Amino acid sequence: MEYSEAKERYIEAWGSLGSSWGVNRTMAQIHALLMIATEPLSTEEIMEDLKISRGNANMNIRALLDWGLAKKVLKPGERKEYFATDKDPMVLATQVAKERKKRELDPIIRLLDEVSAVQGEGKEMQEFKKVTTNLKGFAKQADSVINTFIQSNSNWFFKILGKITR
Amino acid sequence: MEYSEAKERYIEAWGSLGSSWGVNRTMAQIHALLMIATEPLSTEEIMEDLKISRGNANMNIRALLDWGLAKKVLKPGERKEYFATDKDPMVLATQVAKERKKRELDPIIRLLDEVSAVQGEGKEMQEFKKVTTNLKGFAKQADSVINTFIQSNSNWFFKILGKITR
DNA sequence: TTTTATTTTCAATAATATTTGAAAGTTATG
DNA sequence: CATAACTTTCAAATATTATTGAAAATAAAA
Repeated sequence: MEYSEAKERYIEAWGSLGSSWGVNRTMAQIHALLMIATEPLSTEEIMEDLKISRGNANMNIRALLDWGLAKKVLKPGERKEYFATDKDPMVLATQVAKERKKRELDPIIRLLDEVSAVQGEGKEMQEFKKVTTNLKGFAKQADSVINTFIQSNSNWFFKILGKITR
Repeated sequence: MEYSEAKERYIEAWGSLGSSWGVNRTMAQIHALLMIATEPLSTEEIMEDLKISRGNANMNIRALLDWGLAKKVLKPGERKEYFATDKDPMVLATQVAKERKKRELDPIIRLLDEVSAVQGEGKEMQEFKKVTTNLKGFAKQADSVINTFIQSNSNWFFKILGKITR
């Protein structure tokens, strides 16, 4: 396979993977590009490589910064901003876990807390209470697992998992 | 909080959670409804409760069956089909893990296998090879963890995690 | 076989999400 | 301060995805 083809396929795949991970397509593609870049990239370079507009590039770079998946790099004597990402997959995983927990798990736990406290009689309501309480318990278990994963050195965490799953 | 309000909020939240988990909104809402139902529901009941069209209901019920998140229940002497879901959150998690692995992780591992095999010299290509190879290794680790989770009794798996994260 | 209940399909429509590009905003430099 | 380099914003245009509803398909019952 040609390098150019491999690169294209990799970027495209990363993009569609992103969409099923709560990250928009272009955002994931920019991330993919930063992963394989040998040095920090400017907005221009990203625009050119992915053939996207300036506005689009800017928006999605901001989103990556916001997710903690890219960082600004200033080259001495240059005014332009450059961007880079951490290349360690474990750092990526930790960061995504952290953000998604904040955006998804935390809110759903809060909601389940509220709705499972609903008062009243009736078969339907009893069932509702039971199910939402179960879900809440499960969500909290997941939360504590994720917290450990985020806080601790994730490699350590994975090593233990590795032993279990061997 | 009123039961009706709690129910609405729960269904709405489950729906938007679904969209960030690779499951479409309506599909997740139908699942939410089945979770709290005291007995299997018919297409009509689902349509009415969620105020959606027959076509929409049908399509998304099929998708739930396809994901293994709902099953058909036939009532003796009745022609109509009813649907139910497993109410154990752990079963839900296992099933989602299984399907998402199949739809996302497996394909990306195959792709990384291909593209990381690209041949040639040059700094850029070396970096590309290095990064994609790392990602592949990470993806395979994740794969084996998920496999254990799917195959084993997930409660057992979670209990061990619980001990680690205590 | 014909009727009737039920499910499925799918083209048209509606709703959402993304992208563009040019104008406005910002900030370093002479 | 004025200019130039660069970044951000956002309304309009496009693209993508979800939904409707009526017609077609299926299959049990008469």
